[in-house]
Amino acid sequence: MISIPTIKRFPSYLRLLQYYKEKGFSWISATTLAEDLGLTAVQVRKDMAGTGVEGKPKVGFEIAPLIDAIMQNLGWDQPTDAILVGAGHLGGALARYEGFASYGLRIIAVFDNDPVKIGMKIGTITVLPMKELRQYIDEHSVHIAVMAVPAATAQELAEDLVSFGIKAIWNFAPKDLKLPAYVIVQRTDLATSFAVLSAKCKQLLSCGQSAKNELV
Amino acid sequence: MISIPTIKRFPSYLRLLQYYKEKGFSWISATTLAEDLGLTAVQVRKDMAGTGVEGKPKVGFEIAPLIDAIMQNLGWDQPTDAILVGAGHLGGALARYEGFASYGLRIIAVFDNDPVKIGMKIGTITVLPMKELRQYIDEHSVHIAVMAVPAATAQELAEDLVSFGIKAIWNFAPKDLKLPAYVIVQRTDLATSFAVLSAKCKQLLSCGQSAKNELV
DNA sequence: TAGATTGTTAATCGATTAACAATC
DNA sequence: TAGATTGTTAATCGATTAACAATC
Repeated sequence: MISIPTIKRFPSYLRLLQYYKEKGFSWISATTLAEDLGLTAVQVRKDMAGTGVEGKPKVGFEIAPLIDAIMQNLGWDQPTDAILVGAGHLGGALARYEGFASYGLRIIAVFDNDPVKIGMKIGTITVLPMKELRQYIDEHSVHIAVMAVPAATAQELAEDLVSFGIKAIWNFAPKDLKLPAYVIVQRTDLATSFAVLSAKCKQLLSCGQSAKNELV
Repeated sequence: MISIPTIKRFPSYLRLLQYYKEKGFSWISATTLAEDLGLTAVQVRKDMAGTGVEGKPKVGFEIAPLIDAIMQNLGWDQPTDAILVGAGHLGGALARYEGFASYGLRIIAVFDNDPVKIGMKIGTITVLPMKELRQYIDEHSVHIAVMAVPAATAQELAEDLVSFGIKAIWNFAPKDLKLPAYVIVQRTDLATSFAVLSAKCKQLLSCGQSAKNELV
């Protein structure tokens, strides 16, 4: 069982490994990875241990199997379908974001309740009305929903999604959802992220302390 | 000195306190806050202790002073100016995001190097060419930059920003920046966030384990 | 071989949680 | 007063780091 802090570092490893692979390298040491990411070599080795891939003393880790192992551990080796609710500015940006493909995430439909937006095309996807949510989720057996709606409507929407069969929610709304324990919720909360930045800025100002940035 | 985990919970407290305030309440107990956010009451009290606000046994905490104290601890009580670099879909969404106002964050300028975008209006802000970055930062004494650019250009841009006097970077590009320790860097990395969701989904599938969602 | 690097066990560090006295 | 709630000290838990043997 891999710890959450390790999971959070996986994408950074992945990007770096892909970069080195493209550069033509096929082996890399924990020391190098650590140096590039501002981590310690021990931590990198501990994280790598989680993937099941073994390194070779004096050489390091073979890049290709490491990439595969991390992808597999994250479940990114096979595509997962998700729906997106909310076709505002943020929702639109997420719907168009091509990077998701490399995480195995495919947004297969976008929903909104604004009549102006319904029927509009976002990239290749047509915006559907919210009243079709239940049927769509059912017919396409989607398990993951991305929420990019205003805070005020987030809780109610989340409850609806769960009742329609959604098992995991990626929530971009600035609202903490209260849902049954069996539902997986992951937040991407701009306020939380900015709070950390703000706090570090305040510290810097007050006590002249250096930043201590981490992959948080 | 308030810990980072506590800082990360502050925005959630803030939203909840504001909600209760609007509902007409002026006091609230740690028990209630904990219940609403899926935390323990002890943890809430510990976090509240960090703000300096004292509660009253049997009653709880007075909401208004608590809001003020948290805002102040985050430095959100006075407006901070920032520039945004990258006027793509995500950059556009961030530039238009009204929620920033409640964190004291004001995006005062947007930069891009795409000739098509330069001169365009995003909300009330006109997109400026990157070559004006240095002068703008200097003249407006901006210390914070928000980066919403492709991964490939992120490192170089970050180094430029630092050389132009930027002290803190909020990085939305899927790239880990390597910068001097005195620069504050905060990431909002979609890949990291989705990795946690993915890992939890995998766990659920494999061992039928319940979600264990936290305010991460 | 010598030395760089891995992998693991033990020590440290920090945050959460438990226990309980203090208080209105 | 009785009881709910606060605040603090100590215990627990988990992740990071240090130390060191194993290995190519």
